[in-house]
Amino acid sequence: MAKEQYHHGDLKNALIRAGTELLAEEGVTSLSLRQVAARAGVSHSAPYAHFADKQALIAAISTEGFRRLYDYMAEAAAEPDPARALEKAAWAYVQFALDNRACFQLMFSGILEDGQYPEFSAISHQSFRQIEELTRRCQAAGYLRPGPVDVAALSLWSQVHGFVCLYLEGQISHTILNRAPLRDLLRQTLRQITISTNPTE
Amino acid sequence: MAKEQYHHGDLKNALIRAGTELLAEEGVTSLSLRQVAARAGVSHSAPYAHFADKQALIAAISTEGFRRLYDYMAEAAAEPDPARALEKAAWAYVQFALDNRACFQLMFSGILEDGQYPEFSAISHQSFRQIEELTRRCQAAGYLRPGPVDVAALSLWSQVHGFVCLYLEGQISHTILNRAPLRDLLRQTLRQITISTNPTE
DNA sequence: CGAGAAATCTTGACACTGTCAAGTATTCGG
DNA sequence: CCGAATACTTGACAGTGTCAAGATTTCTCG
Repeated sequence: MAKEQYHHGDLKNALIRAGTELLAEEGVTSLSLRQVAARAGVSHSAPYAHFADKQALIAAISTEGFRRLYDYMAEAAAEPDPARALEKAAWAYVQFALDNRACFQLMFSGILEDGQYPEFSAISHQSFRQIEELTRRCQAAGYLRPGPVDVAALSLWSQVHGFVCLYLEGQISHTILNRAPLRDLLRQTLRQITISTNPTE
Repeated sequence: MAKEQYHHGDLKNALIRAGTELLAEEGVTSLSLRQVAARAGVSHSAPYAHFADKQALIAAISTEGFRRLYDYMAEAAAEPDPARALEKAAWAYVQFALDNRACFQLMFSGILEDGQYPEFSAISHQSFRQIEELTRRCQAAGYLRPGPVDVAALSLWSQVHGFVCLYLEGQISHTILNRAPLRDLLRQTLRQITISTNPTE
């Protein structure tokens, strides 16, 4: 049996998908359980067979979002050159946030409790290990300062995460944004933290 | 006339205050217009005499939050030594976020439209100029790399903002958090971006 | 195979929410 | 002092999350 085969078939995942769509279309404030249920073609309290409450659905949507974010970055980090991989991965992070604005906001909106959703914690830790691995490579190549890899990775992540948060918030002044495309701005921002080995381009 | 003197006296500010309190006590999801009104001692639609809708109240609360954040940082930036001032200001930013978790989340939750709330934009720009000024001082003292001050300031802000966002989100692993107090971790994170002039302590 | 158990889904209800329309009380301008 | 503007109340409406009770389908296992 691939999945269940009850009335609907695979309602749980259908709800996650419907929720993700609705999130992208309507924004984070308009995400209601009842609309999600309606879009999946079931009655308004059918979701309670699969999710304890609305938060549990949100956790599932966020978890799925983290998985997609992981894939974005994994593809970027496949680049052999560490310096380029770092820059690509950072840009992938930003791109994910732009392509999935509402979902990204939800993932980092601080709604989820600590260890309440194991799958969420798992993919979240996995993502951090991904950043650490990239950091290790960059340190080895002399592209990042030496030091504890977890702190360096956190520093890097903070930088990129803060950057995209501020951008989504509209907090980056137009003066700056009009001067260069966002990717260049990200590059310049990263350059504050990296060691210029070969200042190409 | 200091303020209005109608039935209530100064309902507008009372609502902002009540909202801020409720936010701190109940969290960002439980903030309802009706509860705010009740706490201020008026009926459930009295707020509509002063705010167009719930978002307008949220904008006012966020604006007030930004003002408090500005004060936090202004006090820290009064420190004469640029390096110390930077470190103090960064810590002040983190402290504000910890002391006003829900308010901080609200301020940066991406709910507010672009130029829809002029006062919010004003204090927001003022805050950025504050960071720029600090950045200028640090660049002059050789504590930050030279370059366009707005980009350097953005980089700095991104770093600290991302750091505290990830912390509030519970995204910083316990392995790291258990090793040292948060302030030290912030310092180490900042050290990735600064130039160690005198590696005291 | 088939009956009881479990899972899935529907219907209906409840309290709560944001918002608006209509009405009432208070204060202000001339 | 009176009309008008402002501040506030009451009542209503649609929409929300959640739960209880019932109906329907699938699973379990004797």
